[in-house]
Amino acid sequence: MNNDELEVLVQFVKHQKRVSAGADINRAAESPKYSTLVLEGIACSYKRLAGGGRQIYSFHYPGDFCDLYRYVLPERDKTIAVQALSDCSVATVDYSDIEQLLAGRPKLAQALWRASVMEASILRQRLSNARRGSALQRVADLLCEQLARHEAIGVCSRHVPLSQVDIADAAGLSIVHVNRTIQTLRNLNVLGKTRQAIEVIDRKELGRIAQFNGRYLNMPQLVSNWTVHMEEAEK
Amino acid sequence: MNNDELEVLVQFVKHQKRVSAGADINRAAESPKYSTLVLEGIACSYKRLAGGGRQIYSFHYPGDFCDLYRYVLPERDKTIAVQALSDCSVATVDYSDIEQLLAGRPKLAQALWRASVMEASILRQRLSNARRGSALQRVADLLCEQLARHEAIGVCSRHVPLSQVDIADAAGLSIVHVNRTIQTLRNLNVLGKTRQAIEVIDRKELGRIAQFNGRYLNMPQLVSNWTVHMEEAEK
DNA sequence: CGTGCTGTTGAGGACGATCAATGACGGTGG
DNA sequence: CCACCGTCATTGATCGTCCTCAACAGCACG
Repeated sequence: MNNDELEVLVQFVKHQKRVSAGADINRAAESPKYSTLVLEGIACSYKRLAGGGRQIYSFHYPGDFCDLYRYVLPERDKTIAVQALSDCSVATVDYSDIEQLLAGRPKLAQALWRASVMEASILRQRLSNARRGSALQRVADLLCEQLARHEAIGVCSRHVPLSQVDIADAAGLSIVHVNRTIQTLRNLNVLGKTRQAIEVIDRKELGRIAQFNGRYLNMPQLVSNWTVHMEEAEK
Repeated sequence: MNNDELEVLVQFVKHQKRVSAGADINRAAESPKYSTLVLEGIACSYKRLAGGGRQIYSFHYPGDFCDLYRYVLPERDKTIAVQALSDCSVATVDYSDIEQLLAGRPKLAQALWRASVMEASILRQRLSNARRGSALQRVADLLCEQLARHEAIGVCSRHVPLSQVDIADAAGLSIVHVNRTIQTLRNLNVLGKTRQAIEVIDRKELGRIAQFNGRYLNMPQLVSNWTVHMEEAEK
């Protein structure tokens, strides 16, 4: 996707708004006529489970559409909602505008398609871990993914701004066990020892533990990267 | 996707061939210049694990492209391969042809996009089951998915033509435990007692056990259904 | 100063992995 | 036709990982 395509998209962004951490960006039952784009912060797609638990499916970073599947699938899965994990700033694009845009721009259409395929890639990876991997691997992999996606949008922080609860809900582990796993990682000098917030110290080792192969994530060129353009356009 | 779009696609199908059960349709390292379409039989996307194990990600039924992600992603994940689970008949479509086709046909492009989103949907569902949920739920859900997909292509058999090994590799369970789980299902009179092959007797109960909500699978109108047209076109 | 959320720690128990061995079946070659 | 082999299905026993319940500490919030 080149900048020309981008600029076009930017013109159709509407209704920018802020959402504070923990609040829902999309409720499960809603069927809005627009898609939502994350501009700032981190959001997640999740589903409420029978017991009240939360299953996190995917994370949405700045530059990601977080509910494009609703646009594509005629009968949406109405049980999936989107929640802000940190304070977020989001914008919306009307379906009708998307439709018009895609009509004459095969490259833009393919870019969005690609984003969906990437999401599937990440899901495959997570599924792979859900199975064979130990809790250590799963948590490590999750952290690697977060770092990779941070870098993809130009932020090279060693901080992972997720709570242990978030990690547990995404990895499919109990909070207690996530906590113990993180302590193990701390004892291995892979994570920092600060209680609040997770800080990655030895990233190489983290990748080794996770058997993380970032190749399935080749996002820098793909999904994100237009955030900057977005932000500029709004000023 | 309407029939007009279909007919166009059919014209570009090349190199039909047969693959016998257990053989690879795509090897992991290959980077072919075409995409493969399943015409008959059941295939799966899988990855070889360190210990020699096999992790099955998704199943491909007649009418599915099984490696379209290779076309969309510039840097493919070269560790995923496709294998025939039963005797299959497959055809290929060259990338160059796909490109030409999509250029002027936004609806066709969207149909393929939709297929990717659906695959992500299925992966989400499987992920959901991966760690939450007992082995009983996981196996039951897997069987429900197979039945649903069979129906999606017009086959209403109560037969699931997968071996227990296949189920184990897809559900992320050991073969031994899958076997015991299936026996439990048999004792609940949900599955037939024949040793060879799996026969679903009480489908309602199976769905209840799996807490299966087929709504995430709305494929009848989407992915498949063009198989019949394909077959006719080849004669 | 309570209330709530996140993080931490302990103990017990269940589920499923692993190892090992056997039976049933189909195919292949002698 | 039968012996041999490989794959799939089955069963038993042991063991480890991770869940559950329960309680408490730190911190931010009103």
